[in-house]
Amino acid sequence: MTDEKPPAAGAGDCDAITAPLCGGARQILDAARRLFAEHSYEGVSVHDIAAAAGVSKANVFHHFTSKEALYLTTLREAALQTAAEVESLVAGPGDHAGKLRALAGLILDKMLQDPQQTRLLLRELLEHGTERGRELAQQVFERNFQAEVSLFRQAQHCGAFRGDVDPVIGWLAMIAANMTFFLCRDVLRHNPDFNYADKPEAFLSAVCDVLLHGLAAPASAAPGRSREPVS
Amino acid sequence: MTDEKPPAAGAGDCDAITAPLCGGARQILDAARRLFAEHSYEGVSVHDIAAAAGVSKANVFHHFTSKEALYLTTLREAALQTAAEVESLVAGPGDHAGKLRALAGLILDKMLQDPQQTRLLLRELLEHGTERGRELAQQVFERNFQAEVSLFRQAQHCGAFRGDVDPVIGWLAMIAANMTFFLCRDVLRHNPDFNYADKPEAFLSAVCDVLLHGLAAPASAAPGRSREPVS
DNA sequence: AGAATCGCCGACCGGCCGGTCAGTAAGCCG
DNA sequence: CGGCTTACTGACCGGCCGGTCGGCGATTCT
Repeated sequence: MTDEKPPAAGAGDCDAITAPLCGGARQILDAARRLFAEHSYEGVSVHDIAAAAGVSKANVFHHFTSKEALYLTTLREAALQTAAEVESLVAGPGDHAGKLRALAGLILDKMLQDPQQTRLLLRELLEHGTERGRELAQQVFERNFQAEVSLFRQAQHCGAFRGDVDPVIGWLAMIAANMTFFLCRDVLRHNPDFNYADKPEAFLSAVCDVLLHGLAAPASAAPGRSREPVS
Repeated sequence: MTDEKPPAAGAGDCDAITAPLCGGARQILDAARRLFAEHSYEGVSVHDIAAAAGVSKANVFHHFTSKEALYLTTLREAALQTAAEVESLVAGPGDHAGKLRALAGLILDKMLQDPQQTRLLLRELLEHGTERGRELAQQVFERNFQAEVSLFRQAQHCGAFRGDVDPVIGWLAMIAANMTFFLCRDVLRHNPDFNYADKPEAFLSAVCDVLLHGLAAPASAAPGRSREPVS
């Protein structure tokens, strides 16, 4: 079912992303994206969006058929991404341990580069109260999954990764650490033991080390007092 | 600032959890908890809660000073948990690898055992749009953190875990996998490659194996075609 | 020059929101 | 028995919600 306005002759219809948007519609979308990302669909009113965009509420409805149509447009824009960079990385040269580090870095960079986009899509995935936007976010998630997990499969196939571990588990552990860093960063910032809130690279380096080599001490390590971790 | 009703002589005041709640208040709280967990604070009206509890809206306000007070009461109840089980596990006997598996299992069991409680608290941590309830959830998070990370520190101290890895990283990788399983389970259920949606034990077993031993193939493994993973 | 179109908006709509008021019935106490 | 307290509710409140209507000025087209 479509909520989009049937396009009038010459009039911009902004629900579907087709023609370049006129200035007003762009402002509205940018404001909507910012507010929906921060406060969720229910936490934002059209009045809020209009005020943030510097236009009237009626103008919002001039460009978009409904609040929900506006929201779905912000999600469609957020979902306009490809897995091309991941695919290039996977297909490129390099050892698999290095590729894993690069992949984890790429994913977290993208998340931190556009937190609004990340938040919009993650919220749709994690909040299962409604179906709204869920399909869009799920398409992105699945597209990324295929590209990302192929690295784990390739590494296993080449013998670089263990053959007795499901590549999907490796993928999930990697993506879980990234998501948790992104989502919990502000909470963890208050934790004096968590020194990585402003050091995503250090965080990923440490996580990838654990994912590759595990926590268990090598069997050859002498029992007894361990060395203190490097800080 | 407190929104709670000053307690009238003999009258139940349900905002603060003190005296046992009368039947009506209990029904309201149970309905509130279910609806807030599923739809968030903004996505639920007092009308919805009253209807689900089988009482009038005015009765909700008879027992609770405001919608927000009701919400905070559901969060306080959700936050009434201790880290005693984790502390017992950490202090008990057993090798650390086994303890890690047991800890991860305990955490995921508790999440799956009361998904509403989990969702209420996680939402407060992950959605940073408001401060409401954030402090309550953060207290729970930090209390659990201290208990959980102590296992990683203990394992490292005993030489069972590597000395060159920050125990907080190990902890985060473990908790991240648990959170992601809990939050993304329904999304991942649609993924034919993810065989664990209904097998949390198998999932955790595989994740703990990776956390302990890593993904990298042992150096002694013959290069070339890897064995297929056991399905 | 006049008509048509476009981008925009103030005023307004009905409905829902959180919350209050004034009241009822039942139970308890002196 | 009368007064008080408690648990509860229908009706109602002002404000905000999503959304519409009728109109304006500028621009474009014939």
